[in-house]
Amino acid sequence: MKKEFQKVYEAQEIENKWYGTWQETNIFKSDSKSKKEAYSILMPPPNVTGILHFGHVLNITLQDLYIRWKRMNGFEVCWFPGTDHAGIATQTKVEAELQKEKLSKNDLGREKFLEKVWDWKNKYGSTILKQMRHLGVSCDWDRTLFTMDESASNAVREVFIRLFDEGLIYKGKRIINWSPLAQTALSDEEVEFKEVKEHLYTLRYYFENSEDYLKVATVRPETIFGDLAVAVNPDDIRFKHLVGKKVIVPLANRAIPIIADSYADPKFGTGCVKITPAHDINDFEVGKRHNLEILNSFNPDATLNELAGDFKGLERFKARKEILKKLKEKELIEKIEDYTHNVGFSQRGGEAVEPFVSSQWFVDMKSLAKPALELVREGKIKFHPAHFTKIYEHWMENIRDWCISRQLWWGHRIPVYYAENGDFTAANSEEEARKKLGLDQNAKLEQDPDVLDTWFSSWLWPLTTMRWLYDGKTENTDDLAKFLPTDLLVTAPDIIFFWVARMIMVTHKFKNEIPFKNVYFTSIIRDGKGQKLSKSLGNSPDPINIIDKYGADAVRFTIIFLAPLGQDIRMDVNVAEQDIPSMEIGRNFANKIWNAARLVQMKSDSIQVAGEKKGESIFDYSQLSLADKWILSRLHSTIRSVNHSFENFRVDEYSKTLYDFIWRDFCDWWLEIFKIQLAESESDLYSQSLISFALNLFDSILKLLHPAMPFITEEIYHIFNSLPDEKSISMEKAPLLNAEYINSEIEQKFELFQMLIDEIRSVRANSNIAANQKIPLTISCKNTEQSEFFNSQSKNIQYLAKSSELLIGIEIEKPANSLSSVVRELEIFIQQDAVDLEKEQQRLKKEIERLERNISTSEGKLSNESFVAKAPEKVISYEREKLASMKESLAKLKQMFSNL
RNA sequence: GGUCGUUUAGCUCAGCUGGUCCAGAGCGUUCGCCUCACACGCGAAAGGUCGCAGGUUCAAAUCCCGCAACGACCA
Repeated sequence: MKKEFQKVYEAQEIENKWYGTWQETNIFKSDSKSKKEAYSILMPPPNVTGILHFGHVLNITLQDLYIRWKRMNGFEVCWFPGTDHAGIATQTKVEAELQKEKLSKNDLGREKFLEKVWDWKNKYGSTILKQMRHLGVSCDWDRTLFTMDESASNAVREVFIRLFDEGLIYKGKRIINWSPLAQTALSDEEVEFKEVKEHLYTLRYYFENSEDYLKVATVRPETIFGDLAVAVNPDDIRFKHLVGKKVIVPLANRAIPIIADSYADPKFGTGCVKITPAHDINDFEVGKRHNLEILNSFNPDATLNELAGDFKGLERFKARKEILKKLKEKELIEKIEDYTHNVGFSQRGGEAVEPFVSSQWFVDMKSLAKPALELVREGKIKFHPAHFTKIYEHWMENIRDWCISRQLWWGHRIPVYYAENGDFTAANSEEEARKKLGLDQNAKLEQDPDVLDTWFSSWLWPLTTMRWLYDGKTENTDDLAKFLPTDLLVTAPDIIFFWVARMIMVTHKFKNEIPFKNVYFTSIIRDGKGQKLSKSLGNSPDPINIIDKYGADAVRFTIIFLAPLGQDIRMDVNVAEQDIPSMEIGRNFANKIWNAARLVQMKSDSIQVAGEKKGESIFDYSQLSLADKWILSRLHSTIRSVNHSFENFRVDEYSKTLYDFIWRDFCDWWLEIFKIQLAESESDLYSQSLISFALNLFDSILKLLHPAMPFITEEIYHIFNSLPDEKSISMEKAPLLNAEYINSEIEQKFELFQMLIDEIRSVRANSNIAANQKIPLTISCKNTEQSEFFNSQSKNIQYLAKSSELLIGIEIEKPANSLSSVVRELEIFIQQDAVDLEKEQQRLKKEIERLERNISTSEGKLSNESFVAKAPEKVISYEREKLASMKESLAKLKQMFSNL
């Protein structure tokens, strides 16, 4: 059955059909044994609890763009998809489900609870991957990896053991970032600092047995029960003499020493700062320097503990209120000031993080960071935009150890076993642990209850996706040999430390290889007010609704059209209507292409030559019209530009180049002339060849555009070529650049032709000549060459300028009753029954003034001796020609003006 | 506080190694068109002292210095 073009392109139906077909035919699978050169991309694994947001849309589109482009350029491409297990998020989600049945995870116990989590994962875990299919992603789904899969888990465990054995993983009692909500430790990277308006309270710390007191400023009065000292600056003469004396902690009634430490800033607050080693990172450091103990006055859920006396059990912020009430009662508050400072919040839970002293596992990062830093510095791995290199360097140079233990159940359990005597080691099994610890077969062991940070499995992504250590020991696989290093990583800049840096470290450490050659940091998508689109702000429509409304092609195209490298994207969004109006850019463009294809198809259907095969042009280059040569020149310039844009990660440039070429050059000009050439054709053979030429052009257009708009290009490609479903444009070769077709002389000639048409149209519109009214037209040229050229274009001029009679010659007198104009020394006369004199005067005058202005600037330049002496010859001669041409045009215009 | 980025038409942004740029596009606005591919369209037009101030240069939106505003990251 022959496929047909509808008047308006309906994306949804076509997109659903094609994605289904692509999956059935499994055309995106990749072969690690292929002889073709490899091109690979690791998909940043979305959170298994995640749903698609616009960050993903951009990210996934960019990757698919490169994957499809490289596939069409003859590479064996492999795009590795997957998801991560998102320890905190997933556990929280399942706990919330349990809560509905009034159950807690402790009611179930560890094993039963984990079964529930797996159930949840199996049911909902692939939601986001399914959503991505709406976008048309061409990854190899057969390779989908989940960070908790057995193969990945084996690698995670083995890496832990190796790092442990090497001493790069250690256990330490430290002050860490604690999430009271999830009740687990967090890494430094999981804490986001935000400015918060609070108060600075100056409290009275009385000296022992005295009426005198020290004024101590704090923003967290609820931590006083953990106070162990008051610090003053050793150089602060106000307090020097007090060092060593003791003061009483308000409400706690404990005596603590005054110590001298440069951490106390004399200019801040009162110059005296209370030291609470268990509840503040800086205080912890001060405490270490002064051999203070650690006095923890909080419970893990951030309520106060028994040290707080009457305040025991109160939540920290509630406790602050109550404590302040009591302090006020007892007149222990000196003053309260407004105070703005930065507070750390849990990236996941959003609650304020509590500094907490506990035993945790850490990775010693310094030795891992050093070579990883070099790889980027030396340019072995390139960041786009390049300025991320500095951010990376800064972090790497100031790297801190990575807290990898989490007090959760969902995740990779830490493979450390403790013997009854307190010895411990990391091992693959209890048996192995006993061996390593020198214990006998029956010795009792206990495994560490904690799990690893999710990123501890994500950092192995370049390796686990390629099945490294899938069984815990296999070092080399076909995938690693073929696809590592990968070519491109596309990721949001906010995970540069979490993920990008760590992948570089671990891949170098264990494979002595880079994980990827290029890293593309994507834009952040913001709403009209400049706020980041986010679920919590409620300012983001569901991308699926937007895709349904505009089509995936339109969304893909629009988003890369609007996404400059290294800058954020701003879009007006309407959440209530679930709309992003700027998506019309892509939708309208798709419709334009659709209709252009429809035109070509209609023309093709109307001319059937027996025995002629469509798609085969019988044209010689020499037989082509000016317009045909011009569009070929433009096409190949476009191919060159597209290649260049891809190489330089300028996807916005790629989309703009194609948009302009297709819409402006191809549709506005060439297709219009194509219609004229067909209408004026005297032989079916010529018409047939011309249609073949058009189909060939279209073929290139479709292939160039396919990476951005896979669905519509596939559909049109199939209609034009009457292909069976199992064929795909994505398996075809991208158009090759043939620079011989790029001809600046042809382009300049055509531009002059365009200027003439534009000028006539402008005069017509200005003089209120009805759009459909055909007018007698005279074009007066300055020489035979020009006149011959325009005569060769006379049919095109007649059609495009809507002219009835057309006279082209040299130095022709102005016909009576005509409008006149000059463009590039060409005189144009449009005959009219009634000429509005005043309007005509105004129009000519405006043009004369414009030219006079430009002539005087040009003359100014040329009369400047230094300009003539120092500027390059090319610039000077261009300026001279321009001036001469403008002067001639001006003379003609003046003549016209006086002839009115 | 430090580092980096941004500032061009009402809005969103191009403008790459300084000159072919009297500064461009899309949206919006105004005018005219349902012209037999497309009104998700066609044709035309209005709209900008390129953030401010200095400098380099024959020549600056473009290079350099300073300032301001906004934003990001780090502390």
